[in-house]
Amino acid sequence: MRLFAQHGFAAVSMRQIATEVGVQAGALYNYTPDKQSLLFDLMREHMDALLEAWQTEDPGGADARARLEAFTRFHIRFNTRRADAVFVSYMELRNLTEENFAAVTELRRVYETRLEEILRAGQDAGIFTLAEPRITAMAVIALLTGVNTWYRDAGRLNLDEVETLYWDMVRRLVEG
Amino acid sequence: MRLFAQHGFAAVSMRQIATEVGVQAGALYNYTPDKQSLLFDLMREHMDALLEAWQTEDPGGADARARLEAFTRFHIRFNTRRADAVFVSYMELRNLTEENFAAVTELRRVYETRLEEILRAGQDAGIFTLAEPRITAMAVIALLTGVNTWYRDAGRLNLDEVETLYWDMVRRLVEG
DNA sequence: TGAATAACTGAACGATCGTTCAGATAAAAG
DNA sequence: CTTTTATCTGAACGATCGTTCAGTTATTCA
Repeated sequence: MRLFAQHGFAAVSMRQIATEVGVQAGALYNYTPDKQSLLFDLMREHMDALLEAWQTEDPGGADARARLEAFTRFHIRFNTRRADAVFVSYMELRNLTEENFAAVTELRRVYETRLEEILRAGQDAGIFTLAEPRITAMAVIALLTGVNTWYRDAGRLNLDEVETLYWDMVRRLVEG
Repeated sequence: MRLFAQHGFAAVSMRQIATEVGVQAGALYNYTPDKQSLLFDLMREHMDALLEAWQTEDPGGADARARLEAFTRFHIRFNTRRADAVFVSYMELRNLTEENFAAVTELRRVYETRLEEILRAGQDAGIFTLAEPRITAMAVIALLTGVNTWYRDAGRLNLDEVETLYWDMVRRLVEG
């Protein structure tokens, strides 16, 4: 995943990957039928981990506002810790076969829907005001994922401070 | 640019590019010293066009709120019309040499600063409330660029409607 | 310990890569 | 029309690509 993130899928050879894990290139084929499947498996595992982690953290019973804050903090924390996987899972979609692409895209859609449902719940409860919940969900995810472009562990702000800043932005965005 | 966006820089051969423009691969070297420079030129031209287009559209004298709305609408319109260039200019940064990377990154920084200055002006005028103008600027750009992941010309909403939806989100985000 | 299985090596396959360049062809200049 | 310049072709270069596989080495199991 790190090599794919650093150089791009097509630019990384099976020999480079093999060197990285201390074997010859041929040995990799005991673990993957081909390079494409290797990419797909990495991406699917990342998306599965994302959905499962959120399932665990989602305070389902709570009010929409608390759930949205939980989502905001979760998304930032999860994605900054897995920057390589996030980058690859977005950028290398084009290198997947049609059906593999569809599978990963579907998982992404499910994740967006998790957020959308929180937004709709908040709207029904009268605490959020949203013209287009689906679009707002995608906008919020884009906003939050953007942290990855600048956040560094050694930076001025720690992760908790960043989460708080972004939660403030998300809150304004949905409360109007 | 289209080929790089569709398949990735490393996955596109000089022969493919040559075929696309109706010559043999060797002829390309009358126009670029190598493949890397070709990528860099495409990216720099895109960033130059972005900065120049905003310079033209920025209603500099107006109040911060009007300028921010103009920025929001401009960014969405410009970037959706150049989706390939936007994608490549973000994703293929890793395939640039160190100095070419620095050059493109600097142009991106300048663009972010254009927005940051609007935000600071609004804060000084007492119409925006922002804890971290720089981070807000990057967050807004990420939010707006996210339109590219889902917007299609043939979709339910036309570009003007999308702009209006996003301007509403941006406005809430900065006005608190 | 010995047999069975799993894992890995090292070489090889045809294909394709970016790039170069001598020679052919087209366009511009005088 | 002739010369000069710009542009392009087509072949070639060494390098590297993903993948296969017979043979070797390591591990597991009885």
